[in-house]
Amino acid sequence: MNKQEHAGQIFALFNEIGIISQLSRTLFESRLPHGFLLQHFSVLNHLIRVKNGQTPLVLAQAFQVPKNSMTHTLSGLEKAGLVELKPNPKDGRSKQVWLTEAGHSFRDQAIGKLMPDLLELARDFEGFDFTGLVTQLAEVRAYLDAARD
Amino acid sequence: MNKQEHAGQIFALFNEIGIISQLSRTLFESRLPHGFLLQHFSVLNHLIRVKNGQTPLVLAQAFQVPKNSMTHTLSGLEKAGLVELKPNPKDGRSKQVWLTEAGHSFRDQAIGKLMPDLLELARDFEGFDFTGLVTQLAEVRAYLDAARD
DNA sequence: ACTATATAGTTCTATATTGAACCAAATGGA
DNA sequence: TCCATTTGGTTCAATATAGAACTATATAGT
Repeated sequence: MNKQEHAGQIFALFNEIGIISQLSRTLFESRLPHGFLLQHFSVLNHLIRVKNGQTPLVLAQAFQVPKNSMTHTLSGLEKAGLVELKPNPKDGRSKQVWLTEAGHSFRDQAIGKLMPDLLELARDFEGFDFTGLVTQLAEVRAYLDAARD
Repeated sequence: MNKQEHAGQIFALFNEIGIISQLSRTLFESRLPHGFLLQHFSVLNHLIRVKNGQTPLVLAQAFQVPKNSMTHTLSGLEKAGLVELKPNPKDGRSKQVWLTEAGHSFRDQAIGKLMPDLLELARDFEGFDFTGLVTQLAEVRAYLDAARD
Protein backbone atom coordinates (compact mmCIF):
# COMPACT_ATOMS: atom_id res chain seq x y z
CA MET A 1 0.00 0.00 0.00
CA ASN A 2 1.45 3.34 -1.04
CA LYS A 3 1.24 6.66 0.72
CA GLN A 4 -1.80 7.86 -1.20
CA GLU A 5 -3.71 4.72 -0.30
CA HIS A 6 -2.67 5.13 3.31
CA ALA A 7 -4.00 8.66 3.27
CA GLY A 8 -7.26 7.32 1.88
CA GLN A 9 -7.52 4.84 4.72
CA ILE A 10 -6.92 7.57 7.25
CA PHE A 11 -9.58 9.67 5.59
CA ALA A 12 -11.97 6.72 5.85
CA LEU A 13 -11.00 6.31 9.49
CA PHE A 14 -11.95 9.87 10.37
CA ASN A 15 -15.12 9.45 8.40
CA GLU A 16 -16.18 6.39 10.40
CA ILE A 17 -15.23 8.10 13.62
CA GLY A 18 -17.31 11.14 12.77
CA ILE A 19 -20.36 9.02 12.01
CA ILE A 20 -20.04 6.92 15.16
CA SER A 21 -19.54 10.04 17.22
CA GLN A 22 -22.77 11.47 15.94
CA LEU A 23 -24.74 8.25 16.35
CA SER A 24 -23.49 7.61 19.88
CA ARG A 25 -24.09 11.20 20.91
CA THR A 26 -27.68 11.06 19.70
CA LEU A 27 -28.24 7.76 21.49
CA PHE A 28 -26.71 9.03 24.69
CA GLU A 29 -28.61 12.31 24.70
CA SER A 30 -31.88 10.46 24.21
CA ARG A 31 -31.20 8.86 27.60
CA LEU A 32 -30.62 12.17 29.37
CA PRO A 33 -33.43 14.30 30.86
CA HIS A 34 -34.82 16.81 28.38
CA GLY A 35 -32.67 19.91 28.01
CA PHE A 36 -29.37 18.26 28.88
CA LEU A 37 -26.62 17.55 26.41
CA LEU A 38 -23.66 15.21 26.33
CA GLN A 39 -21.47 18.17 27.26
CA HIS A 40 -23.33 18.55 30.56
CA PHE A 41 -22.89 14.92 31.44
CA SER A 42 -19.25 14.95 30.37
CA VAL A 43 -18.39 17.78 32.74
CA LEU A 44 -20.07 16.07 35.69
CA ASN A 45 -18.33 12.81 34.83
CA HIS A 46 -15.00 14.56 34.57
CA LEU A 47 -15.42 16.20 37.97
CA ILE A 48 -16.06 12.78 39.47
CA ARG A 49 -13.55 10.68 37.59
CA VAL A 50 -10.68 13.12 37.23
CA LYS A 51 -10.93 15.82 39.89
CA ASN A 52 -13.55 17.91 41.62
CA GLY A 53 -13.08 21.67 42.01
CA GLN A 54 -11.38 22.28 38.66
CA THR A 55 -11.35 25.74 37.15
CA PRO A 56 -13.53 26.53 34.12
CA LEU A 57 -10.45 27.08 31.97
CA VAL A 58 -8.98 23.69 32.83
CA LEU A 59 -12.31 22.11 31.98
CA ALA A 60 -12.46 23.97 28.68
CA GLN A 61 -9.00 22.70 27.79
CA ALA A 62 -9.86 19.16 28.85
CA PHE A 63 -12.81 19.13 26.47
CA GLN A 64 -11.08 21.20 23.85
CA VAL A 65 -13.80 23.79 23.59
CA PRO A 66 -13.38 27.59 23.78
CA LYS A 67 -13.66 28.97 27.28
CA ASN A 68 -16.80 30.91 26.49
CA SER A 69 -18.49 27.67 25.45
CA MET A 70 -17.54 26.23 28.83
CA THR A 71 -18.99 29.31 30.56
CA HIS A 72 -22.25 28.55 28.82
CA THR A 73 -22.26 24.85 29.71
CA LEU A 74 -21.40 25.59 33.33
CA SER A 75 -24.12 28.20 33.65
CA GLY A 76 -26.62 25.54 32.51
CA LEU A 77 -25.30 23.09 35.09
CA GLU A 78 -25.35 25.75 37.78
CA LYS A 79 -28.90 26.82 36.97
CA ALA A 80 -29.96 23.18 37.30
CA GLY A 81 -28.17 22.99 40.67
CA LEU A 82 -25.75 20.29 39.53
CA VAL A 83 -22.57 22.25 40.21
CA GLU A 84 -21.56 25.22 42.32
CA LEU A 85 -19.11 27.89 41.21
CA LYS A 86 -16.96 29.25 44.00
CA PRO A 87 -14.16 31.80 43.91
CA ASN A 88 -10.72 30.28 43.58
CA PRO A 89 -8.80 31.04 46.79
CA LYS A 90 -5.54 30.72 44.88
CA ASP A 91 -6.40 33.20 42.12
CA GLY A 92 -8.75 36.15 42.33
CA ARG A 93 -9.58 36.01 38.61
CA SER A 94 -10.55 32.41 38.69
CA LYS A 95 -13.26 30.07 39.95
CA GLN A 96 -13.65 26.50 41.03
CA VAL A 97 -16.37 24.17 39.85
CA TRP A 98 -17.71 21.90 42.58
CA LEU A 99 -20.17 19.09 42.11
CA THR A 100 -23.31 19.17 44.25
CA GLU A 101 -25.10 16.12 45.64
CA ALA A 102 -27.70 16.58 42.92
CA GLY A 103 -24.93 16.68 40.32
CA HIS A 104 -23.48 13.44 41.60
CA SER A 105 -26.77 11.60 41.50
CA PHE A 106 -27.64 13.07 38.10
CA ARG A 107 -24.48 11.52 36.71
CA ASP A 108 -25.17 8.17 38.38
CA GLN A 109 -28.70 8.11 37.04
CA ALA A 110 -27.50 8.99 33.54
CA ILE A 111 -25.08 6.08 33.61
CA GLY A 112 -27.86 3.84 34.90
CA LYS A 113 -30.07 4.83 32.00
CA LEU A 114 -27.30 4.17 29.51
CA MET A 115 -26.09 0.89 30.96
CA PRO A 116 -28.72 -1.34 29.32
CA ASP A 117 -27.61 -0.12 25.90
CA LEU A 118 -23.96 -0.74 26.70
CA LEU A 119 -24.68 -4.20 28.07
CA GLU A 120 -26.71 -5.08 25.00
CA LEU A 121 -23.90 -3.92 22.77
CA ALA A 122 -21.42 -5.91 24.85
CA ARG A 123 -23.60 -9.01 24.46
CA ASP A 124 -23.99 -8.55 20.71
CA PHE A 125 -20.25 -8.02 20.32
CA GLU A 126 -19.21 -10.98 22.42
CA GLY A 127 -15.54 -11.64 21.70
CA PHE A 128 -14.95 -8.31 19.95
CA ASP A 129 -11.65 -6.75 21.05
CA PHE A 130 -12.83 -3.41 22.41
CA THR A 131 -9.75 -2.98 24.53
CA GLY A 132 -7.42 -3.24 21.57
CA LEU A 133 -9.57 -0.81 19.65
CA VAL A 134 -9.48 1.70 22.47
CA THR A 135 -5.71 1.35 22.72
CA GLN A 136 -5.23 2.05 19.04
CA LEU A 137 -7.60 4.99 19.05
CA ALA A 138 -5.89 6.43 22.11
CA GLU A 139 -2.66 6.49 20.09
CA VAL A 140 -4.32 8.40 17.29
CA ARG A 141 -5.97 10.75 19.76
CA ALA A 142 -2.68 11.46 21.52
CA TYR A 143 -1.06 12.22 18.17
CA LEU A 144 -3.78 14.64 17.10
CA ASP A 145 -3.78 16.22 20.51
CA ALA A 146 -0.05 16.85 20.29
CA ALA A 147 -0.33 18.09 16.68
CA ARG A 148 -2.90 20.71 17.67
CA ASP A 149 -1.30 24.14 17.73
CA MET B 1 -13.60 -9.63 31.81
CA ASN B 2 -17.21 -9.44 33.01
CA LYS B 3 -20.10 -7.59 31.45
CA GLN B 4 -19.65 -4.47 33.59
CA GLU B 5 -16.04 -4.17 32.56
CA HIS B 6 -17.01 -4.68 28.94
CA ALA B 7 -19.53 -1.86 29.27
CA GLY B 8 -16.76 0.30 30.70
CA GLN B 9 -14.54 -0.44 27.71
CA ILE B 10 -17.35 0.46 25.35
CA PHE B 11 -17.90 3.67 27.25
CA ALA B 12 -14.19 4.43 26.90
CA LEU B 13 -14.42 3.64 23.19
CA PHE B 14 -17.15 6.19 22.59
CA ASN B 15 -15.22 8.65 24.66
CA GLU B 16 -12.10 8.31 22.49
CA ILE B 17 -14.19 8.48 19.37
CA GLY B 18 -15.87 11.68 20.52
CA ILE B 19 -12.54 13.33 21.23
CA ILE B 20 -10.96 12.27 17.94
CA SER B 21 -14.03 13.40 16.08
CA GLN B 22 -13.72 16.85 17.59
CA LEU B 23 -9.98 17.10 17.03
CA SER B 24 -10.14 15.93 13.43
CA ARG B 25 -13.07 18.21 12.66
CA THR B 26 -11.21 21.22 14.02
CA LEU B 27 -8.12 20.31 12.03
CA PHE B 28 -10.08 19.76 8.86
CA GLU B 29 -12.09 22.97 9.15
CA SER B 30 -8.91 24.95 9.67
CA ARG B 31 -7.94 23.83 6.14
CA LEU B 32 -11.22 25.00 4.58
CA PRO B 33 -11.84 28.56 3.38
CA HIS B 34 -13.29 30.78 6.08
CA GLY B 35 -17.01 30.32 6.58
CA PHE B 36 -17.15 26.70 5.46
CA LEU B 37 -17.71 23.77 7.76
CA LEU B 38 -17.04 20.07 7.55
CA GLN B 39 -20.71 19.57 6.73
CA HIS B 40 -20.32 21.62 3.54
CA PHE B 41 -17.36 19.60 2.39
CA SER B 42 -19.06 16.34 3.30
CA VAL B 43 -22.06 17.08 1.11
CA LEU B 44 -19.88 17.95 -1.88
CA ASN B 45 -17.80 14.85 -1.33
CA HIS B 46 -20.91 12.71 -1.08
CA LEU B 47 -22.29 14.08 -4.34
CA ILE B 48 -19.03 13.15 -6.06
CA ARG B 49 -18.29 9.83 -4.44
CA VAL B 50 -21.80 8.43 -4.03
CA LYS B 51 -24.16 10.09 -6.47
CA ASN B 52 -24.84 13.50 -7.94
CA GLY B 53 -28.39 14.89 -8.10
CA GLN B 54 -29.60 13.43 -4.79
CA THR B 55 -32.60 14.93 -3.05
CA PRO B 56 -32.13 17.00 0.13
CA LEU B 57 -33.99 14.40 2.16
CA VAL B 58 -31.75 11.57 1.02
CA LEU B 59 -28.72 13.67 1.90
CA ALA B 60 -30.15 14.46 5.33
CA GLN B 61 -30.64 10.75 5.97
CA ALA B 62 -27.17 9.90 4.68
CA PHE B 63 -25.63 12.32 7.18
CA GLN B 64 -28.17 11.59 9.87
CA VAL B 65 -29.13 15.16 10.45
CA PRO B 66 -32.68 16.59 10.52
CA LYS B 67 -33.93 17.72 7.16
CA ASN B 68 -34.10 21.37 8.21
CA SER B 69 -30.41 21.23 9.05
CA MET B 70 -29.74 19.98 5.54
CA THR B 71 -31.84 22.82 4.11
CA HIS B 72 -29.55 25.21 5.93
CA THR B 73 -26.33 23.55 4.78
CA LEU B 74 -27.54 23.41 1.19
CA SER B 75 -28.55 27.05 1.18
CA GLY B 76 -25.01 27.91 2.24
CA LEU B 77 -23.56 25.81 -0.57
CA GLU B 78 -26.00 27.29 -3.06
CA LYS B 79 -25.24 30.85 -2.02
CA ALA B 80 -21.55 30.09 -2.56
CA GLY B 81 -22.36 28.69 -6.02
CA LEU B 82 -21.06 25.21 -5.18
CA VAL B 83 -24.32 23.38 -5.86
CA GLU B 84 -27.50 24.05 -7.78
CA LEU B 85 -30.96 23.07 -6.58
CA LYS B 86 -33.30 22.04 -9.37
CA PRO B 87 -36.86 20.78 -9.22
CA ASN B 88 -37.16 17.02 -9.17
CA PRO B 89 -38.86 15.93 -12.40
CA LYS B 90 -40.09 12.79 -10.67
CA ASP B 91 -41.75 14.54 -7.72
CA GLY B 92 -43.17 18.04 -7.62
CA ARG B 93 -42.53 18.42 -3.89
CA SER B 94 -38.90 17.54 -4.16
CA LYS B 95 -35.61 18.88 -5.44
CA GLN B 96 -32.33 17.61 -6.75
CA VAL B 97 -28.93 18.82 -5.63
CA TRP B 98 -26.44 19.09 -8.45
CA LEU B 99 -22.78 19.92 -8.08
CA THR B 100 -21.43 22.88 -10.06
CA GLU B 101 -17.96 23.12 -11.58
CA ALA B 102 -17.03 25.43 -8.73
CA GLY B 103 -18.31 22.85 -6.24
CA HIS B 104 -16.20 20.15 -7.81
CA SER B 105 -13.03 22.19 -7.70
CA PHE B 106 -13.78 23.41 -4.17
CA ARG B 107 -13.84 19.79 -3.03
CA ASP B 108 -10.64 18.95 -4.89
CA GLN B 109 -8.86 21.93 -3.41
CA ALA B 110 -10.06 21.04 0.09
CA ILE B 111 -8.62 17.56 -0.30
CA GLY B 112 -5.41 19.05 -1.62
CA LYS B 113 -5.12 21.27 1.43
CA LEU B 114 -5.72 18.35 3.76
CA MET B 115 -3.46 15.86 2.04
CA PRO B 116 -0.18 17.05 3.63
CA ASP B 117 -1.63 16.40 7.08
CA LEU B 118 -2.82 12.95 6.09
CA LEU B 119 0.52 12.07 4.52
CA GLU B 120 2.36 13.27 7.60
CA LEU B 121 0.12 11.17 9.79
CA ALA B 122 0.65 8.18 7.50
CA ARG B 123 4.41 8.64 7.76
CA ASP B 124 4.34 8.95 11.54
CA PHE B 125 2.13 5.88 11.83
CA GLU B 126 4.19 3.72 9.49
CA GLY B 127 3.09 0.12 10.05
CA PHE B 128 -0.05 1.03 11.96
CA ASP B 129 -3.01 -1.09 10.85
CA PHE B 130 -5.47 1.60 9.76
CA THR B 131 -7.37 -0.79 7.54
CA GLY B 132 -8.12 -3.16 10.39
CA LEU B 133 -9.18 -0.26 12.54
CA VAL B 134 -11.56 1.01 9.88
CA THR B 135 -13.02 -2.47 9.46
CA GLN B 136 -13.71 -2.81 13.16
CA LEU B 137 -15.20 0.65 13.43
CA ALA B 138 -17.40 0.01 10.42
CA GLU B 139 -18.88 -2.95 12.30
CA VAL B 140 -19.69 -0.79 15.28
CA ARG B 141 -21.08 1.93 13.05
CA ALA B 142 -23.32 -0.53 11.21
CA TYR B 143 -24.62 -1.82 14.53
CA LEU B 144 -25.45 1.63 15.87
CA ASP B 145 -26.98 2.59 12.57
CA ALA B 146 -29.28 -0.42 12.68
CA ALA B 147 -30.10 0.17 16.36
CA ARG B 148 -31.24 3.72 15.65
CA ASP B 149 -35.03 3.90 15.73
C1' DA C 1 6.95 50.21 43.13
C1' DC C 2 5.45 50.94 38.31
C1' DT C 3 4.22 49.67 34.04
C1' DA C 4 3.47 46.31 30.29
C1' DT C 5 1.86 42.06 29.35
C1' DA C 6 -0.55 37.77 30.18
C1' DT C 7 -4.36 35.18 32.03
C1' DA C 8 -9.40 33.89 33.73
C1' DG C 9 -13.75 34.63 32.84
C1' DT C 10 -17.86 37.10 30.84
C1' DT C 11 -20.44 39.54 27.39
C1' DC C 12 -21.66 40.63 22.74
C1' DT C 13 -22.65 39.15 18.31
C1' DA C 14 -23.07 36.11 14.53
C1' DT C 15 -23.89 31.68 12.90
C1' DA C 16 -25.31 26.65 13.52
C1' DT C 17 -28.56 23.32 14.94
C1' DT C 18 -32.89 21.35 15.60
C1' DG C 19 -37.92 20.59 17.24
C1' DA C 20 -42.35 22.12 15.88
C1' DA C 21 -45.48 24.15 12.96
C1' DC C 22 -46.43 24.88 8.40
C1' DC C 23 -47.29 24.48 3.12
C1' DA C 24 -47.59 21.99 -1.10
C1' DA C 25 -47.61 17.89 -3.69
C1' DA C 26 -48.36 12.88 -3.74
C1' DT C 27 -50.65 8.70 -2.36
C1' DG C 28 -54.36 5.66 -0.93
C1' DG C 29 -58.74 4.51 0.20
C1' DA C 30 -63.74 4.89 -0.15
C1' DT D 1 -63.43 11.54 -7.91
C1' DC D 2 -62.98 13.21 -3.25
C1' DC D 3 -60.99 13.37 1.03
C1' DA D 4 -57.65 11.82 4.57
C1' DT D 5 -53.07 10.85 5.23
C1' DT D 6 -48.26 10.87 4.10
C1' DT D 7 -44.12 12.92 2.37
C1' DG D 8 -40.51 16.67 0.87
C1' DG D 9 -39.15 20.88 2.02
C1' DT D 10 -39.17 25.55 4.35
C1' DT D 11 -40.01 28.74 8.12
C1' DC D 12 -40.05 29.97 12.89
C1' DA D 13 -38.32 30.00 17.40
C1' DA D 14 -35.32 28.49 20.92
C1' DT D 15 -30.88 26.97 22.21
C1' DA D 16 -25.81 25.95 21.19
C1' DT D 17 -21.34 27.31 19.66
C1' DA D 18 -17.57 30.22 19.12
C1' DG D 19 -14.73 34.52 17.59
C1' DA D 20 -13.82 39.08 19.27
C1' DA D 21 -13.92 42.58 22.49
C1' DC D 22 -13.98 43.56 27.27
C1' DT D 23 -13.08 43.55 32.60
C1' DA D 24 -10.47 42.26 36.42
C1' DT D 25 -6.60 40.18 38.42
C1' DA D 26 -1.95 38.36 38.25
C1' DT D 27 2.83 38.24 36.71
C1' DA D 28 7.27 39.92 34.81
C1' DG D 29 10.67 43.27 33.78
C1' DT D 30 12.84 47.30 35.07
